[in-house]
Amino acid sequence: MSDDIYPTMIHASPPDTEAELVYRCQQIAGKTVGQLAQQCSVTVPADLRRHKGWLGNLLERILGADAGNQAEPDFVALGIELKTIPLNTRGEPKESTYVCTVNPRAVTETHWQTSWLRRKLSKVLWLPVEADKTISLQDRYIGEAILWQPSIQQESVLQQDWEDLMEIMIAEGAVTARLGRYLQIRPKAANSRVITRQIGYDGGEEWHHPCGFYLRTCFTQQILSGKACC
DNA sequence: TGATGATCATAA
DNA sequence: TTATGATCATCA
Repeated sequence: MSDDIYPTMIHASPPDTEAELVYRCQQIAGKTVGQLAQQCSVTVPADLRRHKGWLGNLLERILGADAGNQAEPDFVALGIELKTIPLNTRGEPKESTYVCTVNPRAVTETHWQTSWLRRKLSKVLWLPVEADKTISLQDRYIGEAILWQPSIQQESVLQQDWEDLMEIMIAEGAVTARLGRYLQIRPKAANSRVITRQIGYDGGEEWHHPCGFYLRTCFTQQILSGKACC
């Protein structure tokens, strides 16, 4: 129960406007993780192996996002989702980015326009962070934040991917991470043994591994660079 | 090396 | 238990 790793108190001033949010990001851009941690009186963990969500949670608090795990955007009032994005040595996204959990119950009834995924991605504040293993965590620099909304083109591709994936989910009950142009579905659970069972209305049973939507690196890369690449 | 599949921590 | 936050580890 040590609280020297995780900040104990909620941030004082949640942003009221996008401008204020962006301003806050500018304040932390160029700083190191160590500096930010000190600012919050927390200790930087030696590595992220056992603290994968630490940095994300820390930044949420610093920027005034509502902490916790509500199924709402980070900045509820603004409808903005905050995401850190790990950068490799070349300044490119290092890994695919988790978006949200796949809700198997909504597969058959939800449309793209009302999908949770689309809501999550309707407005995202991307916060690039150095994530090279050779850099110690506390020395990693925070990049310049990007307040992003999908372009018409981007959204249409996402919609296409989403619909394809949903179709396969329905048809086969499972998908592979290989599917999808920008979007992919991958396992998302404590471990591979975690399965949830649902009993349908007709009494039939369904098992499945919890999965989540991820954005491929080539997609996040084009967001960061501001142009299409692939 | 990069991408896929697996895994870790916390809060409600 | 399931949502959130992501990164790790392995295989091709």
